[in-house]
Amino acid sequence: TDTQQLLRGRRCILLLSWEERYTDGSKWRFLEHKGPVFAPPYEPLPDKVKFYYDGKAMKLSAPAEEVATFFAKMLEHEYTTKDIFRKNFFKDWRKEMTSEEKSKITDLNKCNFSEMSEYFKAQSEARKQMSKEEKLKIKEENEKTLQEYGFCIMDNHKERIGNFRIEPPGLFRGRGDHPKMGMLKRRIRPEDIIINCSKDSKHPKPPPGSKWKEVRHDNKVTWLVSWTENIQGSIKYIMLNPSSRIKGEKDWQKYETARRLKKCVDRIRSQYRDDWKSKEMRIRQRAVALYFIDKLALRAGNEKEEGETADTVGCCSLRVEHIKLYPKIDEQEYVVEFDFLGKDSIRYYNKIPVEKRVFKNLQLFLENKQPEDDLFDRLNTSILNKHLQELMDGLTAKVFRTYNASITLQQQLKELTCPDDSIPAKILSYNRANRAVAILCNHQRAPPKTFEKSMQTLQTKIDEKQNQLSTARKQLKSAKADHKASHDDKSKKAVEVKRKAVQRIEEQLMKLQVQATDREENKQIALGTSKLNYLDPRISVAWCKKWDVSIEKIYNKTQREKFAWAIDMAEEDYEF
DNA sequence: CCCTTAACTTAGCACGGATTTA
DNA sequence: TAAATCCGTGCTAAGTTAAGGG
Repeated sequence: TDTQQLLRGRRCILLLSWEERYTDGSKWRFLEHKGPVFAPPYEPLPDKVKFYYDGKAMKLSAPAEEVATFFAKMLEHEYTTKDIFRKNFFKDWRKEMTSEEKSKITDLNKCNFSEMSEYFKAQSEARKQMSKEEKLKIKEENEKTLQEYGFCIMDNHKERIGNFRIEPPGLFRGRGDHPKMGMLKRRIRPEDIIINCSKDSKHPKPPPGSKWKEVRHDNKVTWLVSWTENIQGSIKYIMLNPSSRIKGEKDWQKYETARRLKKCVDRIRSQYRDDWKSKEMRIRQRAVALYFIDKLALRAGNEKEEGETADTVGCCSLRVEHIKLYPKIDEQEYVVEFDFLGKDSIRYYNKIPVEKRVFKNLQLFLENKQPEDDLFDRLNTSILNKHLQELMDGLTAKVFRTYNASITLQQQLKELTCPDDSIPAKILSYNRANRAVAILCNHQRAPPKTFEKSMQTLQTKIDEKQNQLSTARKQLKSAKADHKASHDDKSKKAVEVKRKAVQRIEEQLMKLQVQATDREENKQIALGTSKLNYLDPRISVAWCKKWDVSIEKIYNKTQREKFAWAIDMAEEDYEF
């Protein structure tokens, strides 16, 4: 299979582990690639598609028109009705207008983009209606681009590149309540691009008539291409695909660090419990924060610049307004209620009892503070990580998330897997173990738009199957009666046929029921993130081997490529 | 030490092709 | 065969962390 093929190439390299590979911090010796694929140039609208200002048709200059089309394409979305979005958009749009346009177009509310919007809708409809041949042609062209730009040579291997296309221009849409939503994300030109490759490689050529910003040869980093984005001023990179050696080794290393934490986590826990009693406030805060990070799998929580991003927090940046303390509630003592927006503005809500000492400390931290004050005013991620580094080499806040996620999966798999279960039932157990981790890490998703409906159709199927089953059972019964009466070969065969049918239908029914349970439990939970980023894949591989579940049931093709190192490495007795 | 920035990981969602169902 | 649904994939935003400079 493809996975095995990949492995044969990989095995020898993996055996030379990351530790012994390069001691000088260099990431590669040779790197050759073709550079990025740029966004297609803007194609002006046909003349018949009109933009109206204040009810009157108006022909826009190409730059202004392009930005207008970005807005028109988003018209269906709720956020084009938001004040901040509209304000930011309009401000940036005006920058692209000619002075004449600028003097005319002064109010976004008087702009009518609906013809543009209709035009794009029709276009996407037409794309769907394309003939097989046309679609095939496009597919082939994409494949050609992939073959040409989608791979590079790193050291002695041809590797897949992750994102070889430059992000096209458009309107920035941050997550949550982002102050910059609607701003214009400008087009990236070759002059914005820094190329990284080895000196002795064939350098990528800039498009005719253009130049790269810079070509450098830095083998201390893994990226091939970078540019600076204009919304936050941050750098974007083109890097290798997760299946690449360089990413795989890093991933492996991450899980090895988490396993080292496993060995000393008891010591660290007893230390932070001691620190709850420290006479120094900063140490108490550090210890309580670490307890949250460990127990609740919270993120570190860097400070963020106000007005630059959505207002979200992690552990160290929690504010007074994000927690409530209940000395006693619902039969439980010392309950803390968390309610805040975390990464991607996903809400974290949890109400949990904590140890008395933690509770008392929290009360102390809250004294004389306003809701918008920091809960841990003597702590930040840098202080915390420096402390962690002293406790264990390579230990940082996020290692706790990896460790707790992986150890939870392993534990849950042990607890939930029943040896006698059928394969679908075992997979349900696996998904439930995965789900426990996703809940711990607060990996949520919006319930699919068609969730209720799809549950209903599944239920209908189950009902039908149940009817089928009772019919089949009746038929089996009467076949048995026939056989009893006649004792001939023909009726004996009929009994067997009916028995088989009942068995088959029972299996189908069970599968459907398992599917329904799985889907229902998964309504608002996203399993993918933990599977891809937090769970040591060797745990899953070992589980599959142990219970004779084929790996394809757990990992799809992409995931198998990413985790090739683990599939190759882990035996059924692997322990995280 | 504090602040900034570079580099890299982690994150949810939209989209569209594949698969299933009517 | 078309419509409905599922599922993988690409996209790119949003985190974490280490390092460097004043």
